[in-house]
Order: sequence, then C-alpha cells, then structure tokens
Amino acid sequence: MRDHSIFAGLSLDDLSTLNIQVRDITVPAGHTLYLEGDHARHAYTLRHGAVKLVKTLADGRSQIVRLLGHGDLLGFAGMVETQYPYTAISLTETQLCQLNLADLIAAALRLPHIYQAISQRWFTALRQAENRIVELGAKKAEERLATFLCQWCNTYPTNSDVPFPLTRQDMGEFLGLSTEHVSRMMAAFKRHHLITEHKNLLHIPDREKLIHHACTTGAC
Amino acid sequence: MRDHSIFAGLSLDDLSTLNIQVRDITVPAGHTLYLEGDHARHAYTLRHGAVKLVKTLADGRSQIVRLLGHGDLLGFAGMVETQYPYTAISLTETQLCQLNLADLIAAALRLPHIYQAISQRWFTALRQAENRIVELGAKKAEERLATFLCQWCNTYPTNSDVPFPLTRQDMGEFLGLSTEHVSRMMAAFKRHHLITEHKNLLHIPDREKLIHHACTTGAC
DNA sequence: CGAGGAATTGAGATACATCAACTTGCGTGG
DNA sequence: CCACGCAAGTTGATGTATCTCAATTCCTCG
Repeated sequence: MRDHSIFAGLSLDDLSTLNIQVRDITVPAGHTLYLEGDHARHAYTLRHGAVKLVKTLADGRSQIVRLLGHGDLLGFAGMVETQYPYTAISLTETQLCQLNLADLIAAALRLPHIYQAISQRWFTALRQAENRIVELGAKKAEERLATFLCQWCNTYPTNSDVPFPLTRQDMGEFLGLSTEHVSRMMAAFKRHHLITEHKNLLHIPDREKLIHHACTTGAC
Repeated sequence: MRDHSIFAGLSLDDLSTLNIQVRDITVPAGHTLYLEGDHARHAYTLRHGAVKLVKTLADGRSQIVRLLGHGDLLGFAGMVETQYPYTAISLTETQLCQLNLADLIAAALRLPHIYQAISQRWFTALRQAENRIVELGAKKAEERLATFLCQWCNTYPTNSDVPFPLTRQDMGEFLGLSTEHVSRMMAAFKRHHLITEHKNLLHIPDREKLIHHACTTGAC
C-alpha cells in the first residue's frame, strides 16, 4: 500500500519521525464516517471497500458528489477548511486508515512531499469532477448510466464479475436520475444482454457494445 | 494585482530571479485561446474580462466546464498534463498575462510557494466543480438558472448592474439546458420583475426573492 | 416463516427538448 | 444614411425523456 499512498517516496526514517496519530479502522456497510458540517478532526485513506460522499439539500434531495474506492483519500479538505463539506457513508464493509488531521498538517509543513501528493490527488479529483459535469450537463440518462457502469468496472483490473454494492437509489443520486428510471434502464440493459447482475456482482460482456447501444437508442 | 496572484508572498528579489517568459496580451471577444488537445505551451492569469472552458463531445454537443473571471488561472493543467483538457474561448475582450509553461514549471521547482498557490486554486476549483455537480444533478432548471445568475452577480462587488456577456446558448451549455428554455425562463424572470437586463447589463433587485421564486414555482 | 427494505413494473403527469417561424438588434457595405 | 443580412433572441406548437405515484414482487436477514 505504501507505494501508492500519499506517503510514497518517503524514507522509513521520515515515516517514523512523522508522529501522526494513526488508527486502522473497519466499519460496516452503511456506516456514517462523518457528517457534512462536522468539525474536521480526521482524514482517511481508504484501504478496502467503497464510500460515497453525499450532499443533502435543505428539502431532502441528495446528490452523491463522489464515489471512493481502494486507495482514495477522504476528509483531506480538513487541511484547508475546518468543516467537512460532505457526508461520508460506507457502501460496504470498509477498512480505512484514520489520520489525525492536526498531526497531518504539522507533518505536511515539515515534509512538502506529503502536501504535493495530496495536491496531486486534488488535481485528479478536479479533472474527474469536471468529467462528471460534462456527463450530467450534456448527456442523456442512458449514456450516463452506461459510461458510469463502464467506469466502475474499469476501476477493477479483472474484466469478469466486479463487486457492485450500489443500490438503484445510490445510482440515481449519483447520476441525477430517479431510482425508478435507473431500475428500468438496468432492466433494459439486461434484456439486451449488455450487462448481467447477480448478488451485487456486475458483469459487462462488451463495453463498446454497451456504450454504443446507449448512444444510438438515446439521441446521438 | 500581485497580492492576489500566484506570485503573492514572493519578494521582489524572488520575482526578478524567476526568469519566466511573460507577455501581456489582449484578445477580442470570441477569441480561441487554445483548443482541447493542443499541446500545452502557455498558462494564463486572467486580468480583465471573461473566458469559458468548453468540452465538445464527438457528436457536437458541448458543455461549458468552467467560467473564468478576474484573477482566475487557466492552462495550468499543463503543469501536470501535456495537453489542454478543454478549449478556452473569451466571452469579452480580455486581458491576460501569458506565462511560458516550461519556465513556470522550472520556477515552481525552485520556489514551492508558487506550487502551493496553484494547488490552493485547484482545491477551490474542485469545490466549485462539486457544487456544480450538485446543481446539475439535483436541481431543476429554474433553480439552476436562478442560483447561477446570483452567483454571477456575487463575483462583482457592486450590487447594481453587472456586466453579463453570456449568450443564451452559453447559459444553456453551462446549465445543461436548451437555449430556448433558458430564453423562456429569463423572460419569465423579467415578467415577474426578478431581474432586468439592458445591453449586456444584468441587475437582480432582490436575490432572495429570485431564489425563492425559482424554488417554489419549481418543485421544492 | 415473517418483515422490511430494495427492486420492479405500470400508468399518468410534467419538465424540458426539438423544430420551426418570426422578431430584434446591429454591423456592413452600397 | 438606408438597406441589407446575419446572428442572437423570442415565441409557439408539439414531442419525448424523465419523474412521480402507486401497486406488486423480490431478497435478505433475523
């Protein structure tokens, strides 16, 4: 894990002198790690599992801002702001590494490597967020769903069945669609043998075909 | 300008030893600064005017990813990637400061201040992008338009008439709506005296009222 | 086996897009 | 200076993608 983490490139000596209070934790599915608006005390690196970052509007509508998986960071906004901007909820049983934010900030001041690694992540997160703006703003529902499913599968090296812990509601909140509409489109994809789903395992036989179908039946 | 720029906090000595090739340029409205996919040679800081960053899909649909104004940065992705990710087009006559990217990268290696300042901008851009994800994913057209207009006006200190150089098509491409629908909603807002518009000058008498109207007539 | 949340399916409503006609504004050239 | 022409804006009629509400079925877990 160390080579992909924000501590990559640091010597063991450096690591031992960091003095960051660290705790490995495991939480069940559906666990709320922190709430939007909470005072930020911890940052986390995600070892195993999946987490959603959710923003809930005053009237109850909610939007999944980001989905996190193996190796992703969360809560690091606490290095810049005092409050967590979104609510973080685990989608599966999840193992995380919990870092004390105050210690982390102190360490980052001494070792610019750390700050640079985190900045790098912010940049890639920005690029992904902008991608999502294009998806949400310019594409139709079928296209959004199809590209989302493909991207989800791309995060797994294997091209066979991949874990898929999202509910239809989660997908809807991620894609800006109603759960019913997501359900219908998933059924349609299955009917056309573009995807299969068994017990939270998703499989896409031919991603090209899925994308192509979504683009042609829709309006492009 | 220096105090808000990425070179803020540097001594004059530092600045003089940077050796970054810099050029002040002025471009007319509608000028393409660079194209998505172009090899990134320059970064820009925006002195005066407005610029849109556009992503165009294969079939011609296009989405405005970000709108930039006084003090914003563009093209700095070239510090991480070799190609510009989006097309940059000026909305008004615009004055920019053009920086040679290779020089800038070299300078940033020597002076971490610069890199940190840019990272900071990436972080705020990320936060804004995530806000837009919520807007596009969870809100209805009227709400999106209303909050967009308010946010646009908020970037100007004065609360009277503010310059508004966007066409209805621009607004549509920013908000993920058709130009006709934007036009209709703008007309409706005017009919209800929630906004006024004369010759590219926009005025919102009461922002609270505008937002409230958009929320109640819509569905929240 | 029973209960409760998730998923599915259907029917109907609606928000928004699309297409097309028309107007307005404005720079350009005769 | 007027007439032309084009791009942006407006408006209307119609189509459709997506939402909403409601009923039913399917899993999963205790």
